[in-house]
Amino acid sequence: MTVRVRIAPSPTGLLHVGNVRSALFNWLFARHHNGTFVLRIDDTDVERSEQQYEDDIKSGMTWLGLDWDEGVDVGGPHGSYRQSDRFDRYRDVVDELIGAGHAYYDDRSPELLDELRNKAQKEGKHPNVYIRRPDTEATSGVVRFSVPQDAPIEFFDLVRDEMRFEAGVVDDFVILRSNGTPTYHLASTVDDVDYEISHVIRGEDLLSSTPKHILLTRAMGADPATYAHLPLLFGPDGKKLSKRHGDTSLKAYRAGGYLPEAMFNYLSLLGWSYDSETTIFSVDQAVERFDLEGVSKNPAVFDVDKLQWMNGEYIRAIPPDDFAQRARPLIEVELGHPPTESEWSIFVEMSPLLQERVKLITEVGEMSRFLFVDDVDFDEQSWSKVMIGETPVLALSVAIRHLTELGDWTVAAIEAALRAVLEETDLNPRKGWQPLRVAVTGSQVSPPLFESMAALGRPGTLHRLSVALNRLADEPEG
RNA sequence: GGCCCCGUCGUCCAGCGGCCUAGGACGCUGGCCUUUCAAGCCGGUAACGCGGGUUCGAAUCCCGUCGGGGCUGCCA
Repeated sequence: MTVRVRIAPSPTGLLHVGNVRSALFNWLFARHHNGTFVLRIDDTDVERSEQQYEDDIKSGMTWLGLDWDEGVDVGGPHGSYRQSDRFDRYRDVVDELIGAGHAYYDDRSPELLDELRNKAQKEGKHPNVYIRRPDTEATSGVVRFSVPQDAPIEFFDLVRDEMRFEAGVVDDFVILRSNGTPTYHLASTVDDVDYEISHVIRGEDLLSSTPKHILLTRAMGADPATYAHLPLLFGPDGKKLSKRHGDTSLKAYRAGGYLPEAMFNYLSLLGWSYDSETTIFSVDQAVERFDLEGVSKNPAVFDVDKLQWMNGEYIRAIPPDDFAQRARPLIEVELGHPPTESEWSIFVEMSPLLQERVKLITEVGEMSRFLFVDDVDFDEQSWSKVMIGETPVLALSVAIRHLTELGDWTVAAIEAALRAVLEETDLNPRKGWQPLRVAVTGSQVSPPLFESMAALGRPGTLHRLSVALNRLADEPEG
């Protein structure tokens, strides 16, 4: 079996995770069967198509690792993979269809068509039963495909098995707009035929359009592809995933600190499973096992919590050096300039501790902020919760003394000194150390204290401890 | 309204007639570990929409019903 599949997003908006999931399944199917994965740009809607969105599509696909064998930029044996370059070809097909009696011009007014639809609806019939070839021949307007009314349309869907649409339920749909541009149905079908697409794998929202595509294909004298309709992605409210559910563009997740590996893994689990036990698996493993037989029929809710958990898993699995490198841009943003050698070595020292704690790579910036400022901004909630009573002053001053006298400034030495503070003050770790944590990192939630102090260095640490002590002294009440 | 699809824990997925007193994961939750937070480890919570069949036996097959969704455009 020669597998040729495609994804044909339209550049009318940012690449949507729903489309990405379809792209992913197509890609997995192609790779599993050693087939060809095609990226086509469906820009038949000239009004709304924009170059920036095409760029977003390509960079998103590349980021996720969905490389295409044929298509825009990489080319291929079928000429242009941008539909706006192929309007002449679509025109030719339209002319042939008209010539063969499969299509006709229709210049009826929108009002009249509305009337016909309403009439059908009132009679409880298919909404478009009356939208058929009129008796009087037109020579301008839109071109409609003339749907044969005598036979049901049947096809086998790889996900949904036998599909059957009764005769008469498909309207004479528009294939060429009055401005001469092709509609989606036409362009997509012509391309699938011309590019010899073997399997059309797409969202279930196109399931009821499939009869149109099959009819068109046959009218062109070609054999229809094998179809597979994927379950839709829902938002938490059980409706088709859309902007009102928050971020739906791949770009937003990319910018939000998600790793492509995690996104890939998570998306592949929406409607498919590796086996009954495994949740985390590699791209290669997915390719090896993927098959459309195993695709679920039910819609899937896009669960950001699970994605985030998975992202954390992937972050922790990165080799420590790689993690630091991947976090480097965030540090640069945090600093406002490329890190100096000493700033970088401070970060690299702390990096493994941060790696364990973040779920999103973007959290690294905020979490390491305290390492790079002269004076920390105290998180007021932490301050007011921890710096109460007499003990913080005691803990801070005793700690300052012990740390000042300390010989080596190492994690182990710092720990010993701080344990001595507890001994001397008779405070428990919570009482004795949390004030130090707030003083040094600005927050009661932070990376481990000894390591933070070690990375910060003695002068920085002592400075912060005294700043906090001074602030306590200035406060009328503890 | 019409056509089409779908219906297992809150969510994603396993289950394709007996292995199911329904399994894994996220979430939620109890505990352990512990310098906070994470991470990790151990435990718990929670589902076959409903009603009929078929069968010795149904989450698995059939019918109905209810529920959800998609489409119904000169958008894709």
